[in-house]
Amino acid sequence: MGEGLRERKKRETRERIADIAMGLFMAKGFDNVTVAEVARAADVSVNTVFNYFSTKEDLFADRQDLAVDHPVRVIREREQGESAVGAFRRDVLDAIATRHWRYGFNLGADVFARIVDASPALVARLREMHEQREQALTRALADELDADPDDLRPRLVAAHILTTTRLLTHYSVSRRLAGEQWESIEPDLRAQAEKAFDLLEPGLGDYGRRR
Amino acid sequence: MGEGLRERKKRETRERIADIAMGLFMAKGFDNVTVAEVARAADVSVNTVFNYFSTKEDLFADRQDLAVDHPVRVIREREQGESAVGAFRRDVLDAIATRHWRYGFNLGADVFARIVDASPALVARLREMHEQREQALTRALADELDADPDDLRPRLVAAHILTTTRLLTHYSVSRRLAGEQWESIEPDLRAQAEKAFDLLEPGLGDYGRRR
DNA sequence: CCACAAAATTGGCGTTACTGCAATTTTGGT
DNA sequence: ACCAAAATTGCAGTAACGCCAATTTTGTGG
Repeated sequence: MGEGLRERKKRETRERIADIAMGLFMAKGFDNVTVAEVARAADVSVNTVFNYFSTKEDLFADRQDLAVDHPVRVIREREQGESAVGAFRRDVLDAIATRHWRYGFNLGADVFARIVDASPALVARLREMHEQREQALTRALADELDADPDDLRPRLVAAHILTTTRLLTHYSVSRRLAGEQWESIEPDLRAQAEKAFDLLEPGLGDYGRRR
Repeated sequence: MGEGLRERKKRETRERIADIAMGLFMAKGFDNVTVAEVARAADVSVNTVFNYFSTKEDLFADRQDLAVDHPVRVIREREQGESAVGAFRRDVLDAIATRHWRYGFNLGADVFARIVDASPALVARLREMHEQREQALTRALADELDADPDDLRPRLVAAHILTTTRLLTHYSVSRRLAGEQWESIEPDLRAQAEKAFDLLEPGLGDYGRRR
């Protein structure tokens, strides 16, 4: 019974609306598309759109939201003897090597970036997602090391690490937006990543080391 | 002729509107006050309110915005032989000692915090201000050390420092919201501040040291 | 295959932030 | 007292949402 017919159709409708919306956003920019327009294009009522997505921004985010949990996984699945900073250094370098999208190192990331940059509402959404990641990672760190709730270190470590990944993403995306090819960005990006984590290592290097 | 009569009346009107708005926000919460309500209370038209403040959030921010430039001043006015991290450590500890509002260590900061926390729009505004501070501080650091624009370090240093101050503010405010007295918070806050900057010191300790 | 209850979709109406513009009032200086 | 500029206002409109009742669609038990 894995997925009833009803659930499947709901999922399909949801995806259809999101896809059509994304198409319009890419063509005209987020702020130049009204929800009514999306509804018309998807052949549903405005109310139905809001049934599936509680805000217009959710129409854009949808998939992106998956990435919120990723930092938590990186911590949970870190290797023996690996510190928190070390785990992220490895994960980021791996993402660069494989051009994985989880930090925006994939092809086509600049397309999304352009849309987001042009819309204050989406920029705000991005910041919100960053904070959610921070809180999730903070909890994960505090759990693993059962720190008492008064300890600021988990928060600080989480925030510093995510700041680092955020700025590395920004670095790569902005060179992308300037028209550069990935091949010319990659070596610099790799070097910047190493340097960025080197800044944290001496202070936070032992935090969360798994024995 | 320092300030014409016209300018003065404009400033007075602006302040009157902001004051009345703040009063309503404190009494009913940001989201439960409409701009029309503010306009009525201030005995002006809605359009006039929007003449002075381009968004409803600006009605609340107004003064708060002053604090955006503060980190830049801390860097510019740092002492001989003092690093960027060192300057902020000193500034934060000083703010704690004098209960200055610049990091939210003043009396009554919890009143504002309560209003902000209850309103998603204001929380978003706060995040935006944080990013403005980050960009301003990044520029100040890059200027002073004439780093080439491809260097991520000014960005990283600025972000890490402001992350630290942001979390220290959050620490103090949340204990405040839990009903604690400043006297019982202060010693812990001081200790947390030292520990927080100690995390950064080994990695960033020499950055921006003034000779 | 058919009726029926649950779920999905819709229409309609209301609220609120915010914009643009044209009309009107206020104001500082001559 | 008059005039041009500036401030204020009214009016009409747009778009994102919320609420609710009416209606259509759909899976399922008889």
